[in-house]
Amino acid sequence: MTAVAKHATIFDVAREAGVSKSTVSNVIRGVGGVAPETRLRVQEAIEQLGYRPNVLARQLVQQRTTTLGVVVGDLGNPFYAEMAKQVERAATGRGYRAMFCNTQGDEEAESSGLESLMEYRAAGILFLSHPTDLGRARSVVEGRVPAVFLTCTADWGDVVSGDDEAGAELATQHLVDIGHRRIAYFADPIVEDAADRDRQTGYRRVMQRANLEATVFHWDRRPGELDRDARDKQVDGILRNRITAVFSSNDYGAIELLECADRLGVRVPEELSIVGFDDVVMAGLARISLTTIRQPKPELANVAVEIIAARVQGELEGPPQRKTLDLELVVRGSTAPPAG
Amino acid sequence: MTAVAKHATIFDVAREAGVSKSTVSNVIRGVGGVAPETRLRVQEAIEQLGYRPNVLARQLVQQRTTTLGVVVGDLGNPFYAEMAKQVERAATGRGYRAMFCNTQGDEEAESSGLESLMEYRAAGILFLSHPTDLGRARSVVEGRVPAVFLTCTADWGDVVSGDDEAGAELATQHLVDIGHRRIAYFADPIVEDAADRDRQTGYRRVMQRANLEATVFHWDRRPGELDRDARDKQVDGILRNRITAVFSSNDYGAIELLECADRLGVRVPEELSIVGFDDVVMAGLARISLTTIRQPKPELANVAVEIIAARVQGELEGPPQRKTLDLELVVRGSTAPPAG
DNA sequence: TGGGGCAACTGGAACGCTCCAAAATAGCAC
DNA sequence: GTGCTATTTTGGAGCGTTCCAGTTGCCCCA
Repeated sequence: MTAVAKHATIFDVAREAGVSKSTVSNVIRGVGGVAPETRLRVQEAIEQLGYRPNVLARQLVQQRTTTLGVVVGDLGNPFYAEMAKQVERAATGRGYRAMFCNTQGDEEAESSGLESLMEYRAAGILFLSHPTDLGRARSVVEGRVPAVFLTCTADWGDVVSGDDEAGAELATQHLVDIGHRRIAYFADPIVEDAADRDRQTGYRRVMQRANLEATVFHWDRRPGELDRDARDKQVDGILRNRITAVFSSNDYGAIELLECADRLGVRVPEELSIVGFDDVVMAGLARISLTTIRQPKPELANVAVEIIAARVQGELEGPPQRKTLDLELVVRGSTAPPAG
Repeated sequence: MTAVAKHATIFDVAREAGVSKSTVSNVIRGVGGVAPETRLRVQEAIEQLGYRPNVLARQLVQQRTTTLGVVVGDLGNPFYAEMAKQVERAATGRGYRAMFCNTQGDEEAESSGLESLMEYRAAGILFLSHPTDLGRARSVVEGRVPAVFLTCTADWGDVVSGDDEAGAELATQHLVDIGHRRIAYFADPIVEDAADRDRQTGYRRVMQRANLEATVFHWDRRPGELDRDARDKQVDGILRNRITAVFSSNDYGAIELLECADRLGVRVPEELSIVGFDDVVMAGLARISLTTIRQPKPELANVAVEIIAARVQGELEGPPQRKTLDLELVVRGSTAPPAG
């Protein structure tokens, strides 16, 4: 016993308006060659019946969809939530519909989600987070539909991201400029991917240029899996190292750091300066006030969707493109000159 | 010049395996009556060709989809982002695919998004935020596919939400219990909907029971449209009213309040206690430490999807259901006994 | 009066699948 | 062999569109 939704078909409209299905089709597609009064009659019939063309049937015959598959690691993470929203906006603006697939970092979920998107004949796939199993993702997608990596990287498919290296230089240089000498880099607490590497490279370059020693730390494990004490101990050890400033690979980690510092009684920014990366909404709260590198989220999403649309349309061909957008330093209250 | 994705069809598989399309269909649908070695041959052909059944074609002939339309006001808002994630999870777990539609509170976007979802023949519509134009939404959806209102209300369609009244009582009672007498209620800064009303009712009931005077405030306008000074002035005026505690209709507003207090030099919780509603991730940050009412997000999403699935399957019929889940008080650092 | 030309309209094939009724094959007892 | 049943396989209709190749009807001009 299935509840059948009653949707009028093009034939219902045709009957109601006393024309053939083809004429109705011409009206809804807005093609010419329909007499004005006929058009009107058809439109009235459509209105009357509450007719909505069946996208499935249309896309089946047209052999193309306007569905954009979006693979995202964690829709609940503020940065990805904001990006997802922007991607949805950009897609809708271009006549596409975004279909999200939240993987939660799970390989199985990622793979089955991706396959499902392919079954829906998504016109393209947009990776919003680094795929957990890049090879598997590749084998499912590559050669079938265009893929764009937004805010992450891969050796196949187009890549759109902020200029991670330059951004990291901005962040590190800021710390150097206000007088810090012992500056550490904290790697991404969640995944280690190309963005992380590039940010680290930028950090190292500035440190080298300033003739300072680079120090890179990794969280022991994923934050959720690590208890507070263990994390605090780790950070405590780091601080004993006489570090006065930390550049975190992203805001998520920076806020973790902030919380550790609070618990350890280390005052920010008096005793420890912290710079993040991404500029999530939280970073702007007065109580957090995190100095960070702003990602131009709407622009990133726009460019990514633009590229994928161009690929779908066949307007863009050839080898993977790499589009890099400029980043901006946002100075807030988590950085200050060192005490000494 | 359109880039055509090459997808194998059921006929390609049939030819490759030397059987008819029907047999292939039987294999992919897992129905019985296929000889083991035939099944194997077909599976190999599927593997070899990288065949994925076309969901559009299947759903067209089956006259039902597994697409769940989800209308959400702001995917970037942490509360909705978390809810969206949970809805996606719940839907996927039940074999549905969530299709999100971010309206940003715009009537036009909401209406066209809804119509688009109907064109995709969504099996049901889930409203994650109160529709901006409820009447229009109703005319597009009602009678065609089931609708569920999650975390919001309507006089048609099923409703799933936390027990807003009881939650508000919990929050207000907490303030009364720790000694507050002059407790104000701050209405939702964004939209005034049923949830807001119920929370206000719960607040009023506790105040009355405790023989205290109820005071309800509204933000002048949407936060984004109001400059800080105006907001601060408003809050300042309120505090001059000798209010010692505020219960905000949601965390968003509570955090706004917190920031105002910070700017005005009002210490929280010493001079002003604040309670929120929702328990967004931010509320748990040590620096925010907001006492709030926790919404059981995964459970809410599960129940909502369960109901909509039951409606779709025809297992649930009749008048709109109303499902209310229990809420829980989470005491953090933003509340304390009043100074006096 | 007979076409020619043009705009308006129409029927049919196709898209890739499901599902059913019917056909083919296999198995088995006589 | 034959007949009968059970298992396996198959062709065809149909889902709601698009799009193309016609067909129709009308006006105008020779």
